[in-house]
Amino acid sequence: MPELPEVESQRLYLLESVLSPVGRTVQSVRIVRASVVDMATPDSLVTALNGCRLESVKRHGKYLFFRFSTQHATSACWLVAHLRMTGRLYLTSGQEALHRHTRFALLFDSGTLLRFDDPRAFGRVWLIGHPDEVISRLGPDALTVTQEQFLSLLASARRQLKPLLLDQTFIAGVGNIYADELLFRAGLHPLRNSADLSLVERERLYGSLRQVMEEAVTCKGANIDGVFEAGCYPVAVYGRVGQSCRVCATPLVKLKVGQRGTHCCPTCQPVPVAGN
DNA sequence: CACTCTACCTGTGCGC
DNA sequence: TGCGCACAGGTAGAGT
Repeated sequence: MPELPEVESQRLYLLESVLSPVGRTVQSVRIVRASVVDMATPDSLVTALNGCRLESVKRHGKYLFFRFSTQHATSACWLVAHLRMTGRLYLTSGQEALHRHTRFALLFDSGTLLRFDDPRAFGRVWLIGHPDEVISRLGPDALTVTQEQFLSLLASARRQLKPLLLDQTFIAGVGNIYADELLFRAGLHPLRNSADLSLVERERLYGSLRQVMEEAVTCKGANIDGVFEAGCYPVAVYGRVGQSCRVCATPLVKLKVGQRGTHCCPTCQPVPVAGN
């Protein structure tokens, strides 16, 4: 499931591929499944993008923002994409057929086809006037948040750490895999309450967040069996229930926190006790 | 405000 | 072999 590192990896792929559509003009728009276009009138997306030039691709948290210039060149419109759990972007030659799970595609004048594939069809695309319309509802990006920002946000929260990290209005980009990974790195139990952390623990949480995000981006994402095979980030706890902790060899456990599968080491991440 | 639950989807992997 | 079913997870929205 794409989280910040995987989404960033997709963004760099779009920019750096020899088939990169940046600077190219949209020749045609294919909406294969109307429900992936999160707009009242999906066809209006076709009308809006046809003939527009792709200027850049930005990211905030797990959201991708494609800046398109209009024919008039006086204004721009932005295509937002969220990959949710199983969405993925591919660049191919326009000659190639669509994939079974292609939900949406843009054909550029260079012959490049940008495909939005998504087996589960949870992913969405839609048009906005400016990225701030989306970003204003999100917390700071997990890759670039400063310690000052993070500690300030943490000071006004009073919640279990796992759901807090997954809350995109708190911090943008952390999903279920990296939440478990960074809590393990920080040596903090997912059920600990943010309000009960010492200053040292708060700083350790921030350091772990930044470390895990940067390492995972460098690795182009995680390497989870059959889930996201593209990257090489070696997970320490996610999906390793029953296997031994790489630090202390204790068997890792899996629990449910806020309806979400949560993996941790019972030794490295002590269970919170009353008054702690 | 913190939390819980549900809906949205479909591929996977299990038990029988 | 094949069926049924629980499960996985990001987000929005409703309910406690």
